[in-house]
Amino acid sequence: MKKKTTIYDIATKLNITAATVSRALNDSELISKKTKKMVLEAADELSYFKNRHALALKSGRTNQVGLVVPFINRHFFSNIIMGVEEELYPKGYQVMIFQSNESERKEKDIIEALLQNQVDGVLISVSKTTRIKDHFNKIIDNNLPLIFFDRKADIENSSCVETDDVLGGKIATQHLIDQGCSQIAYVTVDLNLNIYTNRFKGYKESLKYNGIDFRKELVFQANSDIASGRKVARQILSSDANIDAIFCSSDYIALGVMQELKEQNVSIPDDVAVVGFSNEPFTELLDLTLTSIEQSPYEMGKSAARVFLDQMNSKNAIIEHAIKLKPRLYIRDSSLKNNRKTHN
Amino acid sequence: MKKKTTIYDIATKLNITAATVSRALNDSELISKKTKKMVLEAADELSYFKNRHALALKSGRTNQVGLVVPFINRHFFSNIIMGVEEELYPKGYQVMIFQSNESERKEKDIIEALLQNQVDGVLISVSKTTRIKDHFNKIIDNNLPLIFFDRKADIENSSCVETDDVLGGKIATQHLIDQGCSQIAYVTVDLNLNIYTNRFKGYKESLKYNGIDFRKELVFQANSDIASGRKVARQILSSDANIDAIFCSSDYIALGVMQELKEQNVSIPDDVAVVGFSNEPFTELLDLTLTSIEQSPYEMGKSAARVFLDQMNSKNAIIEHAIKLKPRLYIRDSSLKNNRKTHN
DNA sequence: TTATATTGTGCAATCCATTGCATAGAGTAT
DNA sequence: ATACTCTATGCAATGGATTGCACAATATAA
Repeated sequence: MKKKTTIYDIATKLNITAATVSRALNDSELISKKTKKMVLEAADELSYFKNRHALALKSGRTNQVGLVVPFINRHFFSNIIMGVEEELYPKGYQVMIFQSNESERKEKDIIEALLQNQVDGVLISVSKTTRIKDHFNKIIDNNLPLIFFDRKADIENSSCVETDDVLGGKIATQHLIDQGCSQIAYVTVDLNLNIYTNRFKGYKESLKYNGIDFRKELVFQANSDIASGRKVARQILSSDANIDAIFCSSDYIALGVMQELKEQNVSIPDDVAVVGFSNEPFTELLDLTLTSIEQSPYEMGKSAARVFLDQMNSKNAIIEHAIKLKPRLYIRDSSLKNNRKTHN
Repeated sequence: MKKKTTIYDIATKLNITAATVSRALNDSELISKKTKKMVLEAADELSYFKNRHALALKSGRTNQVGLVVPFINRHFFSNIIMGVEEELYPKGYQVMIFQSNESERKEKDIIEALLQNQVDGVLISVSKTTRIKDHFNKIIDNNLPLIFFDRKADIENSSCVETDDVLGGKIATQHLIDQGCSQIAYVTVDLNLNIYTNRFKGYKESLKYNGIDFRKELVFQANSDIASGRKVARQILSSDANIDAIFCSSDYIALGVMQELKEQNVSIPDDVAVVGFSNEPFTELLDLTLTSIEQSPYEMGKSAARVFLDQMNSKNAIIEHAIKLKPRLYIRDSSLKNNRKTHN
C-alpha cells in the first residue's frame, strides 16, 4: 500500500522544513513567492492533500456537523437534508448524515460517534422510540450547539425548528368544517411524538372554536402507512360513528383510507372528505388528488442550519431559538366539495 | 468553552499514565481488573469519549467510507443509501453521504474532501455533467477501493454495480410488442450517461429481435421531469409518426406523457400503451397505474457495499468487480391490454 | 534466601499540520 | 564599515491515542 504524501515528504524533496511547506500551502505572507511556487508544484506532483484529522486534532475544530434523521429515504427528511446542506456547504461545513431508523439505541450510538468525531454541532430529529435523553445532554455538556428539527426533546440550552403543528391541525380542520363537515374523524399516529399531539391539539381547538363537541370515539390510531390506513378506514366505517370527514395526520394513512373508501363505494369528498398531512409528492399525482398540509421541509432544513450558524457566531451567549414555521393547506379534490349545494 | 476530556485527564486524576488508561479502555489483558474498573469509572465521570481524529491520525484508518450521489432526495438514491448503510454499519463503518447536485465541480470538491478525510473507500454514482475523471484517478492512486454504482466512469482498477439496463430496455420493449404494439416511440434522457444509452440499446435490440424496423423518427429526447414529459408527448402527438406505444426511460417523463395523453383524450393503454423506467413509488399509487422497470436500488446499495468489503479484505489483490443486477418488469394498467382481442 | 518467571505500568516515539519564537542572511541607514 | 531592520526560514512543542520496549514489583521455584 502506497504511503500517503505529507508535508514532510514535500519538505524533504525540496530540502526545506515542514513548517515552511505548511506556511506555503496556506499562502502565508511570510513565505517568498518563489518558495510558494516550488511547494505548490511539488505538492501537485506528489498528489498531496491535507490530512483533516491532523488538522482537527490540532485545532479542535472539524467544520463538520452531524445531521440525524429517522430515515433518509423519506421525502420529508431528505428535503430537510437538502436545505441544511444548501445552507452549510457554502460556509465550509461538511454535513455528516446519519439515520437512527427510529431506534433509540442507534440514535445513542450515532451521537456517541458524532462526539468522537468532534463535530462542531448536531442537528437532529428525534427517533420515535426515544425516551431517555442522556445522549442529548452529553452534547450540551460538550458545549456544542444542539438543534432539533421537526421532532424535539426537552433539553435545556438547545434550539428547535418545527412546524406549527397546532396551526396545521387547526387549518385542516377548519377547512373541513368550511366544507360543511361536522363529524370529523381524526386518525393519529404515535402520541408520544410532539408533532402528533400538536396536530391533535389543533384539531380539538378548531372544533371547539366552531362550537362542535369533541367526541373521543371519533379518534382512531394507526401507523403511518397505506395498509394501516386501509385498516383504520374499515374500523371507522364499521363503527357506529356517522362521520362525514376523515382527517389523517399522515398522507400515507390518508391514501390507504381513500383506497378503502373507494373500494367500499364511499364517495370522496361528498360522502366523506379526506385530508392528509405532509403534502407528500404523490398527493398531487393521484387521480383524486389529496388535500394536505405542506410543511416545507426544505425551508425547515435551511432554518435549522441558520440557527446552527447563529450559535457558532455567538459562542459565548447561550441562545435558545424556538422557531415555528407556518404550515400551508393545499386544497385538492379529496376535500373540495364544489357540488356542495346540491347535497344536503 | 469547556475543554474536552482526554486520556491524560483520566490519567492525572488516577495518578497513572495515559498508556495505562489507553490499555484499560481497550480492555487489554495486560491491565489488572482493578485498574480497568477505576479507569472506566473515571472515564464515565469525566464524560470522556475517544477522539477519532487522533485515532485516525495514528492508525491511518478511519472506518469511514464516502458515498456520493447526485441527489439525496430521490427515491432511487436514498434507497441505495439505505442498502449501503445496512451493510456497512454492522461492520463498524461510518458512511459519509454527499451529493454532487449533478455538478462536476462539486463532485471534485467532494472527492477532495473525502481524500482529506482519509476515507477507506469511495462509492459513487457519477454526476451527469462529469466529463473529466482526474478526481477518480486520485482515489485509485491512493490505493483506495473505488466502487461505482448505477452510473459509472471508465476507470482502471475500479469496480461497478449497475442495473442491466440493456436487459431492462429489452424486456420493456418486448412486453409492449407482446401487447401488440409495433410503432413504439422511445423517449430518452441525456445520452451521455451509460444508463440511458444502454436502455436505448435494449430497445433497439428488442425491435430487431422481433423483426421490427428501427425508425429514428420515433426517438425523442426529454429531461427527467413531468413538464418535460408533457412537452414531449405533445411533440409525439403532433408528429406524423403514428405510434401505438411510448417507452419512456424515466417514470417522471412517463407520468407527464400520461397526463398529456389523458388531456388529449388518447386512451391508455388501448390507443397508446405507456411504460416507464425506475418503478418510482408513485407508479402504483396512480389511478391508472404505470408499468415500469424496477431496479432494486436497495439491493444495489447492498451489493456495492459488499464489493467494497471484498476489496478491503483482499487489499493486495486488485479486484475489479463488475456486477449487473437484473431488472424486473412490473406490469400495470398503462400497458396491459386486457381487452386486446376486442380491438384490432 | 537467591534466582527466575510473571504481571502490571511507565516511557517515549509516532501519526501530520500548525505556530510562537529564534535566527541567519540580506538590505538599509548612518 | 558598523549597527540595525526586515525577510524568509528553521526549531520544537502541541493535540490525543497507541504500542514496542524497558523495568519495577510481585509471585514462584529451587
